[in-house]
Amino acid sequence: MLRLSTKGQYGVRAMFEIARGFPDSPVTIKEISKRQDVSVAYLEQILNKLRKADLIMSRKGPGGGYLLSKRPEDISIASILNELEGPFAITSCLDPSEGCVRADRCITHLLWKALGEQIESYLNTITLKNLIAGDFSK
Amino acid sequence: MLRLSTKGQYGVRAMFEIARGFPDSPVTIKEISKRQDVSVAYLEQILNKLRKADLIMSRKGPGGGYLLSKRPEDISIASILNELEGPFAITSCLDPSEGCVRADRCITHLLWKALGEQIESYLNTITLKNLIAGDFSK
DNA sequence: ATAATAGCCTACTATTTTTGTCAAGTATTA
DNA sequence: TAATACTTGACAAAAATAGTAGGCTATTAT
Repeated sequence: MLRLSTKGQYGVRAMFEIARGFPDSPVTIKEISKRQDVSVAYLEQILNKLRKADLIMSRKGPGGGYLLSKRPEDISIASILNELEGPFAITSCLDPSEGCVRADRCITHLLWKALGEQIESYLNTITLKNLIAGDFSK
Repeated sequence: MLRLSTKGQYGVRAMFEIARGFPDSPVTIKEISKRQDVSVAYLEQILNKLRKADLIMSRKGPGGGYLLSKRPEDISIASILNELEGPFAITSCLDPSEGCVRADRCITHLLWKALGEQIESYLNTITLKNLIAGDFSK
């Protein structure tokens, strides 16, 4: 159905919350949970992936929380979704980890490839900063 | 994961086969099944939807099969997928049949809307004729 | 030190969606 | 009238999604 998973959606919304604390006020999961209405346990999974991808850093203990690893203008929506949704492969045969046996014979192969690239390049141009500013006309 | 379902994929490939018979040589499900390696029973479901959407016509009995309802250059990939995958709503809250209660508060709402429109407009520019010609550079 | 805070990690499960199959039709033509 | 071909609706296995639960580790303030 060409749908984004909730993980991808929540992930972007969580990053928006973390960006509020940029550059040096850690934002707790609890706070994100409250503001974005997503359970703490589920957010843990999501933020863990984003941390491993080095999009955010964490600080433990009292006063701790999450911080952006880079400036909001250097974090694209594509980079967030790439961690949470996997590569922009519109069909499974385009997933690098799977491979396609009939690419040469398949009339649609290049079409889906082009579509995936279209989507990725669009989301690459949009950063957290753009998102905050509501600036994504093109 | 932002994946196209097999229905959408098979549907486009089936339309490609039916286009081979344009303008007046009906193509049977059996033939499509053989050439595209998809079961007859599954194709029945798919072609049924496309017929109801008036993208193809059917002729029963011996010598029958499916025919395009319009010229290949007048059938876009978007129109095919729209029937098989539903509207280009990247999130469920953007699905016209569901609706969104937090659109105003939601920072990401417009982003997903813009992305959906981006995808749809791209696939609207690509027709069956383009697909056959392998012509979808932009 | 130690208690409280806050993130870390793994396993598990219910639900939904996807991906089909199957069976019993109806319509058309040679 | 027999063979061909599409039509329709119900059903089911498998995969993906959307979470929950519970115990663990690290840090800070007192």
